[in-house]
Amino acid sequence: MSLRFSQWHKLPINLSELCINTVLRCGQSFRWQQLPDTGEWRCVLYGRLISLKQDPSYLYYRTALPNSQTQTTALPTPPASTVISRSESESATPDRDHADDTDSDVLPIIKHYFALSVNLTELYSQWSSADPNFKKKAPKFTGIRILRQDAWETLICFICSSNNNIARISQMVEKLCVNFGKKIGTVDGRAYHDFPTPEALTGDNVETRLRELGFGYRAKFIHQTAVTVAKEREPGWLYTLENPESPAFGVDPAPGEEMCFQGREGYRRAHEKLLELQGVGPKVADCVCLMGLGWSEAVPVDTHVWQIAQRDYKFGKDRNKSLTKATYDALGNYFRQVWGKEAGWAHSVLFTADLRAFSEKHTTKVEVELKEEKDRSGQIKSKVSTVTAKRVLEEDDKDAARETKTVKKEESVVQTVETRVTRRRSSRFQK
DNA sequence: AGGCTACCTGCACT
DNA sequence: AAGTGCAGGTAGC
Repeated sequence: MSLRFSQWHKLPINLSELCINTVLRCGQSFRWQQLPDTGEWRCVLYGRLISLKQDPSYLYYRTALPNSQTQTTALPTPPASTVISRSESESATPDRDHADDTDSDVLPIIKHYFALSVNLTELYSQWSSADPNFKKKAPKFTGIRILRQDAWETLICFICSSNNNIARISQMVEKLCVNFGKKIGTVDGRAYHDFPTPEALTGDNVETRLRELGFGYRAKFIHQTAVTVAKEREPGWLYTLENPESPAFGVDPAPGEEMCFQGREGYRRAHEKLLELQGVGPKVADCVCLMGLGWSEAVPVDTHVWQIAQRDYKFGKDRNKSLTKATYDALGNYFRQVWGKEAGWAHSVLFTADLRAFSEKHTTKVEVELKEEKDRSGQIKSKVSTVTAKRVLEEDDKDAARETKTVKKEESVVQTVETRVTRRRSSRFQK
């Protein structure tokens, strides 16, 4: 089905409250694609193709609708299994007899997905007053919030993430959608698919197909987890693990429990239950708790966070020099004591600040030196420029020697005197 | 309990 | 230009 976009709508929001250019590529979701020229982001959420862009004052959004007036779209269906947690009479799906309705009902999806009811600026100031390191690092990384994603999608995406890099995770998730997800429609000849249901990944040949698609040993985990969720658990089981205060899209929030430094009871139960799934260890379970189940206190500890803990929080200096299960738990408890109920949100800010693609210390300052060679008549015979790249070190290391390296010679044209390029860009960020 | 190793693949870097 | 190490871990000893 051919789709066309509605006109842009806008929502007033400050970049300190939300920065989509950071949030959509810091490794929370692996599905958003940025268009090369316009900087526009696109993704299918709950069966709806959504397009976003942002300036300092507004978040702009639009959705794709059927091209033909006579065609009617299917209702946006929340994950089938969430329906069980509410009665049919209180379905949150709005009436969609008119095109205007199909257009406007995207706003609730966006507000839910970005958890816009949470005041991020307030949280940043709380974390800053409680933690000097956060106060130091955070100002360069504002507007980073935790996305409220679908639990099933989050689970599978983070099973893919193990021992893997963001670029390849994104490739794999795209393959999942294209090969096993429902096709939503095409825009400008490009097809868009939704994320596959658990049932779609339970087939006997799924593991083989996934291996052929390059999933490696994760193929087995994905298939096995799909079988477990779809056939060996009650319908909607995954969604019973959600934080009632932050439920799936379309479900009304309910009061929750009190927080303690080990995390709320519901969080600990969810974490424990997720560990029963194949390919889910403590880190993946925490990612699902945080981003897919609404447990804001979950702190996923990966290699980055472990390094941050050692470097900035004096962890691992004494006994626990390796990341054992005991150390893992101790770290989560420690960060929850420092940052409080939204520890996972705070962790995400520091994690992003440490990601190669965002980190200052891995960017390179390019300096261009131009030499002209002229012949006897004064005509320019050739231009030779030397481009030197200086790795910009962190502010702490300003006095340290700068690493200088010649990267390119004999440029015919000099375009900029100072350009910032990212070292070792992953393919995802190119173009 | 802590400490190994194997596991798939692609790509940046040497 | 071929070779190596690593990327937001997990399972199984």
